[in-house]
Amino acid sequence: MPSPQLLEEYSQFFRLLSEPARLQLLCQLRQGPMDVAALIEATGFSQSHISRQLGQLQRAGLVQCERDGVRTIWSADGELVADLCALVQHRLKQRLQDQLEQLQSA
Amino acid sequence: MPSPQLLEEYSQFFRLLSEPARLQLLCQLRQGPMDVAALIEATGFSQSHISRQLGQLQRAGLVQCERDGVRTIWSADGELVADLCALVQHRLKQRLQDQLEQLQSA
DNA sequence: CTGCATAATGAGCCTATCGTCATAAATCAC
DNA sequence: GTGATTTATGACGATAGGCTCATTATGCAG
Repeated sequence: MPSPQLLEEYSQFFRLLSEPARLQLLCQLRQGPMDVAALIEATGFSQSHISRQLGQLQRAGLVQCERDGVRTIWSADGELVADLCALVQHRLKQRLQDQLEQLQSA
Repeated sequence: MPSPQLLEEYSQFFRLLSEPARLQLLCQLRQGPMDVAALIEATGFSQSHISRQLGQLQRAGLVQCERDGVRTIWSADGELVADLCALVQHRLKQRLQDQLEQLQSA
């Protein structure tokens, strides 16, 4: 059993991924570094909203930023999020297949 | 890029793990099947709270229940949650090591 | 059928957080 | 310096969800 502190850290991490907007920003940044204007264009979110979510992801070390003049270039490195999503995707697929078999056998 | 629907499903899944109570219940049930009374004893949560959280986990297919007379025996199978936590743990460790090196080189 | 125990659910309070509006800070062009 | 552009942040309304109290449903003992 993980300690209460560890459980807390795990859940805080998963909470970051529990918001579609943040997940989308992470996936978008995995395509390559981009500034906030590009993220607005890509996602349709407001500038304020994007900035806040990026702030949360940055505090968790999931994204980094680098200033280029007046712009801020954001980037996400590592494969952690992709790996996590792959595991979940596998589970979702498996679950749907199970449900399908249940229907077919009925 | 995952589709909006897929992003939504991912984040809904991660949301389940974003609550320490649910994560603790999942970890506890991985030790072996138990009824609600045992979960109350093990976690200290209220009966109502446990029942609600188990309901959410059940709808996602993360736990199953089996009635034994007046009791309900809950169980969690699969290694998905453990795998996800292992990935996150690795990340947390790596992050702390990086911060440690930063401090030592300063 | 009447109690008794276990688990699930409806109603409601309360906190956290999303998302927006407006503003401030920072940087460049002039 | 002024103004324009880009991003970050304070304030705030709205909403979601945790958690509890009380109640209900279900099964067993007598």
